[in-house]
Amino acid sequence: MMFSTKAEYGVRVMAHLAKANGDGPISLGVIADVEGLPLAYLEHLVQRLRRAELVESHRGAHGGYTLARPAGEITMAEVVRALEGEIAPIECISADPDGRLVCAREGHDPCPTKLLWTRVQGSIVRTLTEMTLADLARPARTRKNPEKTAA
Amino acid sequence: MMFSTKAEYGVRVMAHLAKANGDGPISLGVIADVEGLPLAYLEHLVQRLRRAELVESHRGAHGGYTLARPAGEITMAEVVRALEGEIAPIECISADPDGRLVCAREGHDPCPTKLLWTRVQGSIVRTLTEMTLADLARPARTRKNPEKTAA
DNA sequence: CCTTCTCCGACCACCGCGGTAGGATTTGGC
DNA sequence: GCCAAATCCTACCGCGGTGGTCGGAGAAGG
Repeated sequence: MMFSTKAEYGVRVMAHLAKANGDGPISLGVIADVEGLPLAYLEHLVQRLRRAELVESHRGAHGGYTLARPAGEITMAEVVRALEGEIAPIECISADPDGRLVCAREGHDPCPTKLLWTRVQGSIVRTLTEMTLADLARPARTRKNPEKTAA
Repeated sequence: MMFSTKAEYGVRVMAHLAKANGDGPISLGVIADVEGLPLAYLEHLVQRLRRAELVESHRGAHGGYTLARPAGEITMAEVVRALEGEIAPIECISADPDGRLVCAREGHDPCPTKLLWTRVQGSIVRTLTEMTLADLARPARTRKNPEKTAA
């Protein structure tokens, strides 16, 4: 397992919010109920999403959470990063501010395994960035509609 | 971090063996020494590689390990799988014997997040399968000796 | 027969994960 | 103004995996 339930649950919460976008704030209670997830635990996860400014909270009665931006403008890479931290396949591969990938074990000679892990990292980030919340929120609409599918 | 040091160290060991292919068996002791990794820990990892029939062991004095197959025929997906177990981004996504991806939480309605995780899994497995050990073993040896390696 | 090396199982400290608990605070509705 | 509903915050906890270590039992070479 590469991602913990933080990512799993958090993505579900985001998908839930995306589906109900425009219906006003949704409380974590109903999400926990519908999705069958522990409320107290979700509270922790959603804090990460809030600090990353992916959701907005509305306190008090009839409060809850809404997406901070349109679903189509929130990439899954942002969501996963907010929940799990920096996306890196292994410890020694990290990205500097410019996005260049560096290998902590490198130095004497070029790390032969760096190529592998940077490619893996790249492919994960790419697929995560190519998808937005809107892609998850499309209802189970029968795709017998032969219209364009974004490509 | 998505992969543990099992994958990191194990891949290094495999890369080391691939580079020295044909020089006879290499003991874990020298690998641990050269790579700066704990020998006793490597012993555990290499057992996984042996059980997966990726390396062959030669016991006794002057023994050690060799690749079980040519480096070009060992995909990194096999190596990582042997070390870390089945490659799945999250718990609820697993592959049945036919390679179809299934979501454990599915049932009532189609899991909206399944699409995400299956794509992530696919991209990881794809990049891991496209690379072989030979790709790690043949990096430019242009270290201090730029004129060597004529061919 | 002694050294070298693989093999195997037991053991261990630490830490993140998944989850719980309890309360403080803010807000809407009456 | 009060209560209920909700977020918010901090602390705690059991468990299992990670990342080792140790000690020894085999196997092969010189």
